[in-house]
Amino acid sequence: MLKENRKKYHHGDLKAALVEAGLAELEEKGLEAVSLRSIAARVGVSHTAPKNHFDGLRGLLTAIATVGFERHAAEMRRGVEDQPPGKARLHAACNGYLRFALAHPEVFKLMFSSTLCNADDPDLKRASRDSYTVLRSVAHGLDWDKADAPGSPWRTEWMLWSLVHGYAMLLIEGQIPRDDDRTPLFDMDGLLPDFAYREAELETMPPPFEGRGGAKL
Amino acid sequence: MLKENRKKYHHGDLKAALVEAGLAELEEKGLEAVSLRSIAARVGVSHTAPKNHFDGLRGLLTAIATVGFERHAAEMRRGVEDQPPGKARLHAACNGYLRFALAHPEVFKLMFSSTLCNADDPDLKRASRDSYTVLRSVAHGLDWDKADAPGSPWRTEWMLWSLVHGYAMLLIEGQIPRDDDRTPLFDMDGLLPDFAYREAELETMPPPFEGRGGAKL
DNA sequence: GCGAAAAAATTTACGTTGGAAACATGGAGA
DNA sequence: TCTCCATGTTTCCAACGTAAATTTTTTCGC
Repeated sequence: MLKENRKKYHHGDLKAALVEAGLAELEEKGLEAVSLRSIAARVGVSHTAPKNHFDGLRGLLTAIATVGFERHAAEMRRGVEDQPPGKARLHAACNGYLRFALAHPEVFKLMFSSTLCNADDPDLKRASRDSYTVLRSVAHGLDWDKADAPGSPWRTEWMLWSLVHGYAMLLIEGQIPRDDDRTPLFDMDGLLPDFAYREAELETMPPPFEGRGGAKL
Repeated sequence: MLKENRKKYHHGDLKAALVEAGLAELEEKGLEAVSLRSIAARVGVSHTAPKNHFDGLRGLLTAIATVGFERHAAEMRRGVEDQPPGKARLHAACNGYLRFALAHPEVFKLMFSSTLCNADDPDLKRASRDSYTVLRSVAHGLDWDKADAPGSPWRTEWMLWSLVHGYAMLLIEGQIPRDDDRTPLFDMDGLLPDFAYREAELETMPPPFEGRGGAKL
């Protein structure tokens, strides 16, 4: 009787419920319109209840972004395992990246907003790093030109990431049209260059992760 | 005596003053912290004075973003004219894109936020289109692979734009580290692939502009 | 079981925000 | 000069995030 049916004073798992409600509010009303009060109201608690579980609105948004990154990573991994290493995996991962961004644009924008989220949050860092790991793995061994040239060792990863992320952002913000019947380019297949891989590295693992190419996490 | 020295009831050019104050506030306090009231206060007028010149905060932000795009375009053009057509111009334009984004991150984020700005505003559309034109011109004739493959005729432009824009965004949001002494990659020279151009198209102009590859403006 | 302590949620209050409405001011043209 | 109207101001309002004090429930030692 503690569990169900009756309106309880203690919610039971308000923390998770708030994150879930936040994700829903975000998708319905958009990133700029979402408020602590509306999220709390959706769960049916007072607007100060979240204070017990999160460090203000910023903390709640951070938790929402964390879940976002987890689903983002899952969407990328979906299909990657089925493909053989190389271009097929690259496309699968990139299409997953784009698919998530277009399906959940408001969550996606939140995830990459360092002003709205607390970028120092350990959970957020872990989740975002895990998401980046997927991209990293499909970029490993990629033989883009200048790959052996002097410069950052993470150059290839950053090129691929920038390309996919930029395309997602420009599509989301309406800078590149989505609704134009002449150019229905809803996946990366048409955009990605015809990458080749260095065969020797294709089956190996990327070097140990140091946080998106050098940042001390 | 109408001009200077005395505190006038009518400001004279409040519209431009508000935009300028908005740009300053934006850079000082950041995109999320800026408010209509603080901008008005900086100019020394009441918080409802902007109403006579802009359609609410959204309208003011749109005007600010418009100026942002103008300066963004100017920063890209700076140096492009001096360079011969081809890779040199490409790098000059991309470096200008990145330079502006890193120098004015808050303005840059505003410019590409379709929720904060009124994307239908004619001035904003003109300014952003003009900015894109610079990128378009240096992408014209670019011989990325698959350039002749079926697909969108704007594919090359979008690839380049996505690459530069994504890199700028990831740097701004701190996803790619800027302060790492091992990887001081503050311009595009290290990131851009070693593009080749189709010589025949190098000296020609891009085809007539239709709005970022198909969007009906 | 019982009572104290802790956890979880509420109520109330405060300062700030963007917007609407009514009012005041002063410049420009009749 | 007189009037009109663009331009700012004052006042008010609802919604927001946060803080403090309070109430309710659960937990835990005995």
